[in-house]
Amino acid sequence: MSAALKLDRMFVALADPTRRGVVELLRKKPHRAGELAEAMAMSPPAMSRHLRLLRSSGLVEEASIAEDARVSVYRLRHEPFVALRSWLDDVEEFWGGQLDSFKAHAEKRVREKENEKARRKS
Amino acid sequence: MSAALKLDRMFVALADPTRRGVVELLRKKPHRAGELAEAMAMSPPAMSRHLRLLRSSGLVEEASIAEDARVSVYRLRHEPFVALRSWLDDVEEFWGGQLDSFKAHAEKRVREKENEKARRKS
DNA sequence: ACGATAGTTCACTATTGAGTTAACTATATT
DNA sequence: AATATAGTTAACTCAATAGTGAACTATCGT
Repeated sequence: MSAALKLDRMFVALADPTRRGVVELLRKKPHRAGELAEAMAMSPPAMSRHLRLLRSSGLVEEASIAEDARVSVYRLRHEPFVALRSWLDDVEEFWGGQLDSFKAHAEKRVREKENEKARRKS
Repeated sequence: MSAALKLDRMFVALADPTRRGVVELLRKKPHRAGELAEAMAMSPPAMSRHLRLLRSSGLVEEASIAEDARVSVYRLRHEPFVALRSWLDDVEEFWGGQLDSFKAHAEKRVREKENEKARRKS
């Protein structure tokens, strides 16, 4: 079960509040290492270690920027989140009664998002 | 944001392989503390501490068994998993293009489960 | 009442993990 | 060429966590 191993590293990565914060920042847009260090009120070395862990857990990836070879941006990878969702699906089968409760949930979310979008347009 | 706090404790709880194993056992059916200790090849005190953490993180709850007041069973609570799913939904909005990718995913899962059920019946 | 059983709390050890500053590498700028 | 900038690695400290065995509490069976 290499999936279990990956999930393990993922949960470890997400267990730290700093790294969770980084994920929430990257959720909005890619950021540079220095920006993340500053945003998290933390020395560059400390952030560097967090980023290494996030990279090795597969949650984020580094992408170089053409202009300046010294800097690169970090951004989220989506594959691990898909894996996490699958695991969640499995766990939630525990509540067998509501087999498709997650389907209902998804539909509700989609409706919410569509309403939001409509609201923004007006 | 007390939600963030709860999520934090949840991720910490799930970051440990032993506790993840416990969750996967409880996913099938409620278990007693002793059973869990044995299943995870671990001394009762160690398991007791894990269970305390799982309880305080809200992932599991203890339910007493009428017959014998010494024993109780642990079982999953579903509310924290709902919270985790919500967080996942938020993060995955990052891939804005596939706004309802999770809806598609959910529908696929439901189809899979229905196929499984049908297969078992035959 | 006595011993066995289920589980937790206590005291302790060892490892892991996060943070710091200082030193280093590599690229940019002037 | 000299200096500044972006980021990582190195060496270290401190706190938190997981594990152990021993002692304790509460309940059950005889």
